[in-house]
Amino acid sequence: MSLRMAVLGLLAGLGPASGYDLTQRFDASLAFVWYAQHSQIYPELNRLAAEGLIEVAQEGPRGRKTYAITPAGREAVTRWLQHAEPAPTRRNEGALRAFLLPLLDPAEAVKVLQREAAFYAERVRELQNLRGLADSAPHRFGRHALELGIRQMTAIREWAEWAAQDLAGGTEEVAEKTPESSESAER
Amino acid sequence: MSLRMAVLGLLAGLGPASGYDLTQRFDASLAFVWYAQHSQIYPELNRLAAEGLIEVAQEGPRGRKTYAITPAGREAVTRWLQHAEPAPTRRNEGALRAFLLPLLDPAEAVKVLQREAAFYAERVRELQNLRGLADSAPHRFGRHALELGIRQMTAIREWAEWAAQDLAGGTEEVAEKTPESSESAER
DNA sequence: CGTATCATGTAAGCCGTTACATGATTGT
DNA sequence: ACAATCATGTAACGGCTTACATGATACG
Repeated sequence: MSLRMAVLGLLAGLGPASGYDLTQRFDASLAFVWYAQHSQIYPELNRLAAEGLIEVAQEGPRGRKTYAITPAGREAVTRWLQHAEPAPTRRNEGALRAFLLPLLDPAEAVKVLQREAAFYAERVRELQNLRGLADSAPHRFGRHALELGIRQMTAIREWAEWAAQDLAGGTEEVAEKTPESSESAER
Repeated sequence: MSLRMAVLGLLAGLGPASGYDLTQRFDASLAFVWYAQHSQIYPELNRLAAEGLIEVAQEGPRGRKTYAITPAGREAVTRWLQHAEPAPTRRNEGALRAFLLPLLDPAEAVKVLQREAAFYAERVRELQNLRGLADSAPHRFGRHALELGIRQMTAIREWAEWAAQDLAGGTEEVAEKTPESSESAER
């Protein structure tokens, strides 16, 4: 369902496009939101056209077919936006690792969490950069999504920092085997 | 990969269990983290046993087989925890809707966002409740994951509120800012 | 004796990934 | 002429969902 909506949405928001163009739009605008390859996009375009939600607006060189959204397609996407009920993801690899983290020695877990925090700090920086340049058309289109991404990744970063401190604090109170572990748990 | 790690992790952290038990553990402990049905779990158990990462520890009535993790299995899961690199989800239906939201009239979009905010506020309340009762063994095991869930859902709730105001505020006001870090998951 | 729960599986079908495959046009 | 890029597909395979299927035991 979501792939179709992503395709319809890109056609509705940014205008007619070929499968090739859409592949690039997915990559440029939707990369962190709904990832898709051309091998998924082309068949989906054919299905959407067969169902009348999009139509071939132009044919160009090299067999290029430019698709445009139809009124039916536009209605499908707006209805979906209004009526789809929010559902938190039920599969989250990061959260799974968080859940299983107590299986590691605290010192090891802290290291993992620090790497995680650093990773997400970097991601947040990247997205904030994008926000700076956000006056180009495709970015303006995704302004709210960008903001959501920043907030979600910031939340993960903060969690990782909290959890690392939580674990480090826990180890200090317990008798320690190695003198280095207090060092690695600092911060 | 993650399904196996979830199974191995549950066996490592909460002790030996049958497929039936594991189905319930997934449901009770891992519901918001890594969802799985028995139809996925049983075949995975057979594969894991074939590879020597788990073994049948006991056979009971009704064909019940209790599995225990092996040293090889324990190593596999701890190695995964240490070496898996963090990767933000590349498919997020909520973020996709956020991205496409400008396709709606602002008034409609605001309604959607308010429903979203209410939904996540409720979810956060549920999880905070769990945190209150969190001294039972399975919950203690997932304490960090619970905290992560609360923070992530709070971030979404706050985003939805921000976006709703942003849209309601309309075209004249341009200045808005994102809090660098919100005191979302306070205890 | 019947119902709920325990307990384990299989099958069809969809969605997504990776790799394979082909050819046209543009630019150097 | 050659490479890069434009452009569209198909196929094999794996993971997940839903539904089908079966039978044993406990308990009231």
